[in-house]
Amino acid sequence: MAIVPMAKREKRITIYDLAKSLNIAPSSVSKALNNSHAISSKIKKMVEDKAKELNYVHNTNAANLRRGFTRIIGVIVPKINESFFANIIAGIEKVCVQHQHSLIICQTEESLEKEVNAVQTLIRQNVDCILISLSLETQSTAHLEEIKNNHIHFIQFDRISPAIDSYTVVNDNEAASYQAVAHLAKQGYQNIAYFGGPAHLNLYQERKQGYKNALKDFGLTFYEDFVKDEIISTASGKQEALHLLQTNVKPDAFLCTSDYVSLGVLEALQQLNLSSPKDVGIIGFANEMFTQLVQPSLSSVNQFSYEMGEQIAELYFSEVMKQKEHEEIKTIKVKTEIVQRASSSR
Amino acid sequence: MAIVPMAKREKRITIYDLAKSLNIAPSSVSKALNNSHAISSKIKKMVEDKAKELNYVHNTNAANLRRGFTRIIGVIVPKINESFFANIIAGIEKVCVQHQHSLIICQTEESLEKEVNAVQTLIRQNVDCILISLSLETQSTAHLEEIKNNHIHFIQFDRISPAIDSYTVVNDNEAASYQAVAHLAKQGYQNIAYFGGPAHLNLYQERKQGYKNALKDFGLTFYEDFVKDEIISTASGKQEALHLLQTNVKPDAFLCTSDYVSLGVLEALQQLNLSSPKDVGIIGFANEMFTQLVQPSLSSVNQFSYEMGEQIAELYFSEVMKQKEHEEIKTIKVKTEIVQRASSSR
DNA sequence: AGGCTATAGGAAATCGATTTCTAAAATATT
DNA sequence: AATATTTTAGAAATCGATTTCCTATAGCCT
Repeated sequence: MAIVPMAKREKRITIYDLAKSLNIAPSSVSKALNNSHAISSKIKKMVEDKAKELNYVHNTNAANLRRGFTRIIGVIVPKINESFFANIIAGIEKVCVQHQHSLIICQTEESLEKEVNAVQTLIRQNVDCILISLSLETQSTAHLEEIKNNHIHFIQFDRISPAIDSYTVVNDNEAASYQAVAHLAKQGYQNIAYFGGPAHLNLYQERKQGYKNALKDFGLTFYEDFVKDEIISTASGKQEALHLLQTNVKPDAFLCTSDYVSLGVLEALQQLNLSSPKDVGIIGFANEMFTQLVQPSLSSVNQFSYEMGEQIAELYFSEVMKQKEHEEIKTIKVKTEIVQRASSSR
Repeated sequence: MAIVPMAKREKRITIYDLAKSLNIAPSSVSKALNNSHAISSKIKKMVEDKAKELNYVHNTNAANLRRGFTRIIGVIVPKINESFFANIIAGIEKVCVQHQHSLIICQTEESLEKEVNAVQTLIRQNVDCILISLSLETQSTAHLEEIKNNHIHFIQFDRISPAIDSYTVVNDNEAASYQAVAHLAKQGYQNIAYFGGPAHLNLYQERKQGYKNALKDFGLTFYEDFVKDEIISTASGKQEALHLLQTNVKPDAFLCTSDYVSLGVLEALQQLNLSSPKDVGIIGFANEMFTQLVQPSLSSVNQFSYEMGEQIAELYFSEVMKQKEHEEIKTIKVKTEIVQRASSSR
């Protein structure tokens, strides 16, 4: 799409205008507005009054150029309107406002190409830091290296690539998954299936590992056929559940790495006239709003997404921004919590 | 909170570096990179190759300062993580990317103070346009006037103030509300209550008006007591429904201006051992995901939020940006649709 | 009083692009 | 072949702040 040129806006009052009308130097105006100790309070007052009078507005662009940083943070997520990410963004925003920073948001719609473009845009915008959760497609990391090459801080969260060294904020996915299976086991389920996402993502590897570990620890059989790696939608969850529930050795419980998948499993049960929790246990991930509203209500792993957003931003302000030399690069694990509801309680 | 100073980033390659290493003028480099017709394709190629070789990155900040506009659009919403707004933002983002624009997002958390600050920040950031949906608290519009004073375009959407002249994008709330009541009436409900939001917001005035008009047109009685203006949460919906359903003249249906309120009404019914749709009809607004998942499923007015986002952005690019002189200021009405589900079907 | 330090304010360079104006070179015209 | 025209490239100003360096004055000390 062509970029339409824009007309220049009408001129605003600048520090030069203030300087002239007060008969002082522009540099003094700048210092006064920045509350520099090298300016008397008399002049500060003069400048502030005049600034108000003439409706002066600070031009962040000019300041950014001169200073070399922007107090803008770029966020890249797969989908802005998935509640998990929307909550994270909301949490990030809250903390950023406290620190007088602004937020540029990009969504990749799970496309690597859009992710690469988003990174490019943010680098060009001179953001101070990029917070990113990778798209499902992303397997290469050249664009992430670019962030480093341009000396921009960055933090990966949730869907991260271990191939690149960076601060990260994630749930303890392995533990969460382990606990979910443990919970199912304690409720007496024996044949537990795992419906996960693409195995090239760390996130899903860990959840699968937690699942496997728990099976072993609780003496449950591991069926290769019960493990599926590309189930990330309601539709695919339903389809795969329908399939598995009509084989000889059937699962009696499902660990789904998304509540939407849980929903699909539930639909499958209804279609097969099975009931949850009696015949089949279900537990999902994310603790979406709807999990407590469906019949039966769906158990889920609460990932504390809003808090995760806050922690991501706080990590930036408390550590990353300060560029501590030789500081070791941190991984923050955000707590999770099994929310036990009807679908896994028998 | 104190603003911590930041270290300046390491220097990047600039057009001056490219110019020097090619033995041409910086201005020529700029023109080459901007594909100006005043530069030969030979030099363009040279410059592009060298730019790639040296990993040149365009500094948007410098360009913005010089050009006087930024290709950045500011969005202000009450809550980023309410699905209605999250969808709108996602729609806006999609269209903005097509037009090579970036998005700065601010949330007000329904606070006027935060809204005013957000506007200030965006003006200082030199955004080309501000897209805003007002907080519940907002009754004054001085900050919106500021946007105009600084010659920044702006578009109000959903929650707008008619007190200030601007482009607007809204649902046809009156019609939507009218149709919802009409639908309830056709299903045989006679005593329809209205649960709306603060009456100082246009949005809710219109929905109330549509409700009243429909009552009249369908020959239904208007009960002053059935009209409530401060019901915007599940809790308040439940509470008020409990109250009304235990009076002498009870409503047999509820028009709620939010699905969350519908949910509260549903809870009230369960508590009172009433059932929907048999005893009481319910219809809400926004067509939230969960409305199709609860039992009984909840009827709702689909507001096409994602499409609304797209239309807002498209309005900007097709009309507002071009600053057509004496163009009349437009209001776009986004279609709505009654989604009939169990809660209103008897 | 003389000299020294601290302080306040100003001059000028700077950030990195864009853009206007000018001039040289290439091409076209008669 | 001489002149007119068009192209192409460069010089320099500009956007609006910040920041460094410098100077003049006020305040301090013995």
